[in-house]
Amino acid sequence: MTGQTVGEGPLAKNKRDIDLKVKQDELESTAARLFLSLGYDGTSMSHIARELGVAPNTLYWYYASKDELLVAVLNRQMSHTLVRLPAIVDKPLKEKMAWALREFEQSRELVTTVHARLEQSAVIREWHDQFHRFVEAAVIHTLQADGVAQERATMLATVGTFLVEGLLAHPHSERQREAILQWFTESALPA
Amino acid sequence: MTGQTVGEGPLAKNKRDIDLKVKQDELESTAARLFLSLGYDGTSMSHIARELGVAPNTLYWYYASKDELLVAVLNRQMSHTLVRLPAIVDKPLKEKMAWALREFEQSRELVTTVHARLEQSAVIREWHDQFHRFVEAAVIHTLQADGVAQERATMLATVGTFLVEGLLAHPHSERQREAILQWFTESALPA
DNA sequence: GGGTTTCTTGTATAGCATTCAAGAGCAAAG
DNA sequence: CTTTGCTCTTGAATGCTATACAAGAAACCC
Repeated sequence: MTGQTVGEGPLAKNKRDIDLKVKQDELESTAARLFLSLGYDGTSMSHIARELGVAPNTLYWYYASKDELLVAVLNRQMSHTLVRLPAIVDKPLKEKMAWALREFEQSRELVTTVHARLEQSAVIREWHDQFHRFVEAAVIHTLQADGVAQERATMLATVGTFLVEGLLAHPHSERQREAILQWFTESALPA
Repeated sequence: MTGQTVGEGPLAKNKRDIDLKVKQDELESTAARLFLSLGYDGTSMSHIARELGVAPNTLYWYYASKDELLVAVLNRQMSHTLVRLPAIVDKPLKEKMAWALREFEQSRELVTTVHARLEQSAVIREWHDQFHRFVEAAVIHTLQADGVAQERATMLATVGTFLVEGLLAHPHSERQREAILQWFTESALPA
């Protein structure tokens, strides 16, 4: 009942918890691989389960729904990206955007899926909103550091986000991408 | 066999054709209404059929698949929009973009759906690509008329499209929209 | 009338996300 | 050692989906 500090006590419970994390990780990495290659709709829960060698409904012990599994996968991808974030924090805006594009390009499939499921799934909507708040805050911070006034920075952060999303959703050449990022950053930042 | 000009001849065949068009129109308007209110995934073929008082598989005589029905609905919305297009052709860029936003806002659901189904449906992909070519050509034309060089106009057309799509996909205030359009048009157009 | 074309339907299939109740395996408690 | 309880897995079922196929009805042509 009462929370008590576990000293040298029973490790058994711990071992169980570790197993849970391990299984979850295996599950999410399999789901991620299939979601990214076959798409969310193209990947059935049964397919994931088959790949793992378990019964389809076993997945529902770990995640309440397919959407919650997707959220877990999204967080997984995000945490992998966050590891590489420090490497570019002091690069200029344009390079930051190019980096974000390369990062999310691998999850291109999922970006569209999230947007498509916004209306139908509350849990996805929640994740999406939180994600956007995080990204926009980061971009605003960067812009302000470059001397952009707060109100203007807020607007430009939204624009930058839309551009990244557009580039992710639509195929384009390296030249197009370069031209867009170049134009945006030089139009956005003070001379 | 040989194509022959129908004079005063048999109207029967004509009558059939008219009936077909009428039924198609009724079908597509019902589908449009449901798609827009419940979403594409949220609207089953059975639901549409029930609304029309026919058997579910009847729809498959008119359209080969649900995606092809969606394409028909998209063309329907487009043609309704095209009717109102002449009214704004000589307005400035900013007003054109605001108009496009208002037009597509009613089909917001469908914009996301089209993007989500790009990978899975060839017929949707085809429609989408054609639509984008059309829109971008129109925007490029406008920009060039405002004195923007061709290469730059091409890039800006893509940016403008991404901004419109972003504004459609994400909820925002009237002030935000105004600020983004204002900034974009004044950054894009030569002083 | 017969034959052909256009449209509608009953019936069926394979797949989907998800639920539920029953179990297996193991840890701790008596 | 046995009983209790927790964690995890499963078989089986439900109601839904898009769609296929073949049989029928109705309108047309000759």
